Amino acid sequence: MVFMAVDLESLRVLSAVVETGSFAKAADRLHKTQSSVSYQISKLEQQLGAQVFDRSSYRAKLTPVGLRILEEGRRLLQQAAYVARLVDQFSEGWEPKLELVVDGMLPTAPVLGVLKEMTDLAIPTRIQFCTEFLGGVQQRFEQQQADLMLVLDYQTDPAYSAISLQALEVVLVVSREHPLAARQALDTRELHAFVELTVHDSSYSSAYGGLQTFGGERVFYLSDFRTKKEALLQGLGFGWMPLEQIRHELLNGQLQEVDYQGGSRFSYSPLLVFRKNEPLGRAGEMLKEKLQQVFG
Amino acid sequence: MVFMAVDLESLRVLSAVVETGSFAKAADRLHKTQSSVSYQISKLEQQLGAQVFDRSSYRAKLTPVGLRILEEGRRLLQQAAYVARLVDQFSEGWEPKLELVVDGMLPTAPVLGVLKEMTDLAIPTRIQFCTEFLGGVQQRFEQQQADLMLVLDYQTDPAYSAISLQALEVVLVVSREHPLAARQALDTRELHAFVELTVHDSSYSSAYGGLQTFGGERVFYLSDFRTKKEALLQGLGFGWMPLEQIRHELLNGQLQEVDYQGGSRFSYSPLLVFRKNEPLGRAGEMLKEKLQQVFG
DNA sequence: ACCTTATGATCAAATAATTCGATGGTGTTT
DNA sequence: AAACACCATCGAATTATTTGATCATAAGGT
Repeated sequence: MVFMAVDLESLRVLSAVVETGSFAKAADRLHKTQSSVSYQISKLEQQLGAQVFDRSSYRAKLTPVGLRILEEGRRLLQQAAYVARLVDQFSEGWEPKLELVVDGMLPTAPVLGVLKEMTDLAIPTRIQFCTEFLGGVQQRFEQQQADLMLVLDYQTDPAYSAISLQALEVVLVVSREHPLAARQALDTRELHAFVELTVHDSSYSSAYGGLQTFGGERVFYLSDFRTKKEALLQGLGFGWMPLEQIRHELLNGQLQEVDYQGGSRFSYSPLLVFRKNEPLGRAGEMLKEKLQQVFG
Repeated sequence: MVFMAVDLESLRVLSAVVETGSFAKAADRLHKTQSSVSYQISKLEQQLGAQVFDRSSYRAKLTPVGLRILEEGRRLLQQAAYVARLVDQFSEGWEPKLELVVDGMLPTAPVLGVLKEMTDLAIPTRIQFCTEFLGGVQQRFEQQQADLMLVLDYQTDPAYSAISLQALEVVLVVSREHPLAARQALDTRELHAFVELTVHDSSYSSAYGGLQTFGGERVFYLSDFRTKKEALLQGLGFGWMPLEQIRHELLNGQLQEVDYQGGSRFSYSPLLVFRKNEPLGRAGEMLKEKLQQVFG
């Protein structure tokens, strides 16, 4: 009467008994003897602490509890079969996991679209995806041994290969209500007087070139570009934004390009980076292809 | 090296090893010896046909495949624990299944509301629900050994108990565009000239009293009251409808009550019927209570 | 370096779990 | 009534699992 864990073998036997309709036929199908089937069933009943078959009449008949156990048991067996099947698929080139790190500056919609395509294919690979910013991307890539990163810039490493994708334009903007909107031919020193908005880069080494903070007195760190855009719209300060994400606001005038002498636009070619030594599995290759297609 | 089914014990061991961090500690926790743990792990690896741990370095480290197997294995173990737990709950009075058959003439929203309340409670009982019409309700109740039926009328059986609920009104209606809309003090013979709309009753014995077909020349059978209502609105014919389902259309005049001499309204008390001899389980009692509350 | 401790593999022996084969009782079919 | 199918049960045979001991290797501390 003690609580014992069920085991799959007895559930397998139960299922066979119900399918074939009798203990003896089940034994036959499972290449066992009838007494062995009897044994497994009574073991199951002991483990569960409940009758599974009603033996009062001639043929053993499933009890209501038994019926329910059968249903749940079959679910369990299916899951177990899935686990076993997984390994075969891994040996056929599908990798157990695939991790992708993407710079949040890139438009996420196409990435998500690609990921949806992949998951719709019911690939055995567990795909994980996260976004970081600037140096944070590479940091995460290295720290958690991700397989691919889609990044604007990275510290080159001979162990990595990179594929260059279509350029992404970045613009220095402010709200039209902001004092800077009216100013012209600004230099860096002038910008220092205002609040700069930037997305928090979780990497320690902020030693990245390119669109950098201007190093003014007040720099506000936001968590992502969506928040940053809102802050910009509210006129909190100025900052760089991917053109794609503010095209609409530039057109309707809510946001304005800052007339900065150092250049208010930059182009970045996103890079699709992966490790040279550890070749990607089938899912990784597929993802790489699809990303190139979408961003290429 | 043959394909073998996984078994839960080795997955349990795998999980313990990962949780404790070493074979020996896992052995300790599981009250086994370290060599036994070794055995189970290597058995698992054989069953799967893949390495689960990487033994090349000092401490055994999960391989990527192993990690994935662990994740899936834990899901499996949880499911198994659930199956074991089910039986305990059944022995505490929860029944394995509960089936309810409802007459489609009754408003389904309150029934569904009650069912949602019950499923939200995460009751172990599997609840099934279906709707039929008139005699079909009882037929299904008997045929598939349902536990409860909510019906307008039934052939009394000493083995059943019934609780009477709040009355439901049924009205004989037509579209305002229909010729019958203008006629007054109609008798049965006059009605025979028009198309009668009725919901198909799947029971063979149509020997039910009350709102019956009028036995005219053309009787159209619809599959349910929603369809019937649409047919009525289109002016296809006349027919009985539960007041609740056409209250709105009567008010705005789209549908009109037929001035029938035999009476254009009937009241039915829905009955909540269950078997006397087989007492309901906890879920059944709960459902009965809730239905009484909602329909009482 | 040296000693100590922890990790995990492996082996033969012991133990436990499962299967087999045979037997028997009971209900069905013909 | 005879033949058959269903299932329980028992001891023996067979497998699976655990144990306890021993070994090689790596980590940690002095």
